[in-house]
Formats: sequence, C-alpha cells, structure tokens
Amino acid sequence: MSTRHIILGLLASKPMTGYDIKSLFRGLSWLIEVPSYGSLYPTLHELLEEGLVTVRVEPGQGKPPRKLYQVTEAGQQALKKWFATPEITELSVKAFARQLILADCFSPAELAKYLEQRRTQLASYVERTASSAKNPGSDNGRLGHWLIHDYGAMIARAELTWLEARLAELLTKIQQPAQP
Amino acid sequence: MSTRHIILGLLASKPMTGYDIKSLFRGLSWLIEVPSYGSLYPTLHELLEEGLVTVRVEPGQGKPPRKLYQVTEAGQQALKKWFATPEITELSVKAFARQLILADCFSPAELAKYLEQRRTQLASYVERTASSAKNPGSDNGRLGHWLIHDYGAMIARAELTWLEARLAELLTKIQQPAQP
DNA sequence: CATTGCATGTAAGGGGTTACATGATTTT
DNA sequence: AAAATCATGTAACCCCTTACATGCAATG
Repeated sequence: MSTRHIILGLLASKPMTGYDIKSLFRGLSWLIEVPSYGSLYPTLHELLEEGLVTVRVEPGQGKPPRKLYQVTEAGQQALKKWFATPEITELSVKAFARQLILADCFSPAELAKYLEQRRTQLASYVERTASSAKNPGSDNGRLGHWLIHDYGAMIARAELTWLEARLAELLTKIQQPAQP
Repeated sequence: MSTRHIILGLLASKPMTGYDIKSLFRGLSWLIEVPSYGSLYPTLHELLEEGLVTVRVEPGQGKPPRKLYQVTEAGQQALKKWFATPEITELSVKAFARQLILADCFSPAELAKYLEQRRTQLASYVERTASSAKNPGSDNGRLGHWLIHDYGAMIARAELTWLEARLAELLTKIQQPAQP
C-alpha cells in the first residue's frame, strides 16, 4: 500500500529524481510492485504541493533537467507518523518486501524491532497452519488448494530462517556500535 | 493479473458460488491478492453476460439463494486461450502463486511443464543476480537495497528447491498413472 | 445476547497502468 | 543504423477496494 510513503521514504535517505527512484526498483518487479512513471511523477508533484518535499532543478545539457526531490521536515514527520500506523505491521509478503527497501530510514535497533515483529507474526502463522499441512492426497482432491498452502508454508519457513539470520547480524551490530 | 481468469479457472474444477470462491482464499491474503466481494460478484455477472458461465439458483431457506456458477464450453475455450498467453509465463511471485490454485485445470504432464518453465526462469534469475550478491557492507551504504535483493535471492532459492520437489513428485505420478 | 458465518449485492471513489509525446547521447 | 539510456511528463481508462445495505441461523 501507499506508494507515496515508499517514495517519501526513499527520498529520505538521499535526494533523488523520479528516474533515480524508478531505477532503484530495477530487476525487482518479480518480487514487488514497482510504480510506473504514470504514477511516480504525479505522486512526486503531489508531495511537492503538500510541502513534504522540495525540488532542486539541475539543468541537463541536451537532456531534460534533473529534478532532485528532497524530503522536508514536514515530510519526515509524515513518514514517522506512517511508521506508527497499523498498516505498516500488515502481514503480507508484498507489503513487507516493499518496506524492506526503506531499511535506511531506521536505526539498527528500530529495524530489529520491526523484523522481530514480523518474525512473531510469521511464526504464529506457521503454527496456526501447521495443523492443516497434509499430504497431496487429502484436501478433497483439490491439488491446487494443497499446492498453494504448501507453497505458502514453504515461503513462511524460508522467511523465518532468513529473518533470524538478519536479526542475529543486527544484534551484533547493536552491541558493538563502533566499527574497527 | 486477470482476476476474471482465476475465477473462471476455479469454477472449471467445480461449480461454486461467489461466497465459495471467496472462502477458497481464506488465510491466503498474506501471500496473494484476494478479490473482494466488490469485484468478485460483478465479475461473475460479467462472465455470465459473456456466456462464459451459467448459473443454477438453489433457493436457500432463510438465507439468500445460492447461485452456483458453472463454466460453459465457451468459458473453457477462453481459459485454454489464456493459458497459451505469454502473460501466464510472467515471472512474478504474485502471478505464480495466484496461478498455482488453478493446478486442477491441468493434467499432471501439463502442470509439470508449467513448473519446469518456472524453474528455468527462476534459475536464470538466480544466476543473473548471483554476481551482485554482496555483503551488507557494500551497495554504497544502502542497507535497504541490499536487504531487498538478499530477500529476493532467498525467496528464489527456496522456491527452486520447492519446485524440484514438486516436479519429482509429479514425474513419479506421470510414470505410474494407475494408483494402487 | 452478541458475534460469527452464510449469502448476495451496489455506488462512489481511489489508485494505478497503458499509451503517448519529446529528444539528445551513448552503446551495439 | 538501430537500440538502449537518460529524463520528464499527460490523459484516458480500468480495475478494484471501501463502505454500505440486508437478514437469518448458529455458536459462544
């Protein structure tokens, strides 16, 4: 959800043009929904009108001018507000993957808290559905039904393992904040 | 894409009501996009007008009547046509997961061919992106960028393993079509 | 006695994609 | 010579979600 917040979040880590933002998503369309220019540019204009971002125009030689968008104070507050929203905790691969890109908006501790939250949610999901994990023969002959549930369980388990690895990394980073 | 085709495909394996279809998706919203009633019922009406499905109304006692939708010849042809479409080969978790539910529309051999296709696509994806698999330190300091790519690689690898297991199962099923 | 399940639908509105328009520079 | 990269944008359209409206039966 909320393409505008993803865009805002990406701009928070570094000023960028619409084209830059789009490029960030290159090769990721199989995993997440990538905004098209038809929604990207209008969204940028909206954010500008609302005062959440500002523009700096760098005249391009031969090319159209680069319009570098930068988040304002108001923009950062809007972002913070969004992070506190229940929407951000939504259990969906789609939403989670999209939000992962915003990792740079958080401190290691905040990020760890977020991943921890997701781990808890996923774990409870796996537990709830473990009982219905049957063999292909059951499910009253519906192979498709079994396949999608098995696929889902597989994804959930894989993601759990991954989350634990990332959390372990983060914890060591938090405990020794100074780098060698 | 194409919610109408998913609905059509689900009806192909068994006549159902709009409510039945919706129920099939229960607990799956974290993994795939589940159509809301606001799109489900109107789509059913459209399919009916286009002659791709027929209705049989079973009067309900106290409850609204159950409207059982059933695919027609024309519907099955439309479905076959869709399966031959390049859209169906799209490399995206979202599209693939959604189509998995339609497994019952295929013979084991057809299904195997489909999974094989996806395996090939995923494998080539993993190979292409393996070179850019770096450690968290690189990626010019963009943790988010690294995270999403690592997450994607993890999902791709997990799915590959899963695909191989499912394919192995299917192949034994194809070689011994008669069950004990 | 309140909530969930069963069962159908509509209307307004929102958010997005597709297709188009433009054009120089670099790569194949 | 063609295609991809860089770079911005608009307008029509499409699909879908949200919120509403209805109402009985079973479950807790």
